[in-house]
Amino acid sequence: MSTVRTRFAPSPTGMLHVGGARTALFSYLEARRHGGQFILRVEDTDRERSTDAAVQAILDGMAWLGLEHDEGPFFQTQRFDRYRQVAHELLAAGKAYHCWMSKDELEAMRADQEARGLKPRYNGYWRDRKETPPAGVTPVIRFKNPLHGDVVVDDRVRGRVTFDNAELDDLIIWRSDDSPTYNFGVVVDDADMAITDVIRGDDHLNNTPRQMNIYAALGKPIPRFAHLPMILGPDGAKLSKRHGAVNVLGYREDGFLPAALLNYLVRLGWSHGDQEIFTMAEMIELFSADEVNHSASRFDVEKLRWLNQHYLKTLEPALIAPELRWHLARIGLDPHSGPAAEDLLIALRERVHTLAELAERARVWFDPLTQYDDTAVAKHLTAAARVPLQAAHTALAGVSAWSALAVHDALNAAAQSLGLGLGKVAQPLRVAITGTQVSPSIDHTVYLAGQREALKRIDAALAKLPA
RNA sequence: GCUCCCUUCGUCUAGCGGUCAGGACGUGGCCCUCUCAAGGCUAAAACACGAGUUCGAUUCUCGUAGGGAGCGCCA
Repeated sequence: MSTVRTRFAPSPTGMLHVGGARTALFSYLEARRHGGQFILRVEDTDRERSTDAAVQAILDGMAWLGLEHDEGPFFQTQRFDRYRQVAHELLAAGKAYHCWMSKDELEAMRADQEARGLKPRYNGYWRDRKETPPAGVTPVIRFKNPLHGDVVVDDRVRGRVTFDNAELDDLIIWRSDDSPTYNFGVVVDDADMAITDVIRGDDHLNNTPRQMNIYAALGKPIPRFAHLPMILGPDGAKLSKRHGAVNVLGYREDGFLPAALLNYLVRLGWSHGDQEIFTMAEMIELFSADEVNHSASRFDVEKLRWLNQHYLKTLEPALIAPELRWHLARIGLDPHSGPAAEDLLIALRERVHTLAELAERARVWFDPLTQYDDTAVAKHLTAAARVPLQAAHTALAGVSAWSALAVHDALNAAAQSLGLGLGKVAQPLRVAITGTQVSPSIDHTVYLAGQREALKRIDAALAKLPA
């Protein structure tokens, strides 16, 4: 069997959204699983709506996710000569024809058809007509779709879907502005690039019979198709900005890890028994387009958040640290002036779901402590806190090699010698260090402050105590 | 309107004629505990509806209802 070749072919009219990302992921996995190639192609034939910024956004999104392509990116705008050549071959072979019907005429015809409850479509007026073309109209080129018979799509996810050629019309393959249309461009590209598996959103299922007819006219082998169900918003409506981030890079800004987003996406419409957690290696080994579900699924941020925390907790801190620094810098903290990103990760990863939250919670160890929570102070910075705080100060001042473990030992010893539970020492100390009642375990909370700053904050707290 | 597609807990899903309909997220409870979490245990929670096939349907067939997509000189 020839090698598997898949492609991801977004049109650069916006950002890389989660639906596109999943399509890309599935295509990527299918190629990797078979040791084949994954190709990136930018479908920018719509010169009106395509932008360079969108191209860059898609490239950046793919790079962030780590979905590396083996070939490309190819740009359709750079292949116009090829499309033109193929269109003219079709013309010469009598498999396509010029159509001089104006846009206005077309529109009037469609309006009339709709008024009569019919499916709006081209009536084939110029298909076999030999009359003199009207002056002042630049013709388009239409494909001669077969008039009769069925087209059967053997879809890898949908199964066997049959279309009646009588339902199809002669689609335009070449515009009057001298550019190719989508349905024509994809076929030429997929054929030229020897794509074996077309994996795309199911909004393309209805285009498939037309495309198959073009393959046939071209004498090219027809690839296998897999049409993926779409991803909806939490409310079941089409995913939009209203639902939060739709742009993949927006998830980065919200503090998600690529591993989490990828893992979440792979489980949308696909599963492997009861398994929820998949490494990239496992996805590649286990994924198959043949096992994809038929129905649309909703995007559930809560589950994504759970997965993200899972990866925060299990991935090597050193691996995540660079991404955390990116977030720290993003909220105005200098990643190199405060605690190490790795230490912050260890102390906070069980308490947050995203790196954005983590960075925000890390703020207390970067900025000077000026804000104290009133309730926390009232409850814990009482006269009774004097002795424990002083003991903590003494114990911490005596630590020679500053580490979370050393802090832990020092504090426990101090509490024990006072005959107090650790809570009696930890809570006042927690308020002293953070100004609040909530923080990571007391040893990490103190450790992250650094020895000098910790002692300084205890002194400040001691000064606030009632006499 | 026409064509095509879809339908299991709130959500993601397992199931492939006989199951107490399983797991996960979320939610409630309990345990653990220096706060908050994390973790462990536990509870509630689903086969859209109606026929048919069958000894037996969540599972197969057909309808109904409800959702979605397409019908562009957009992709």
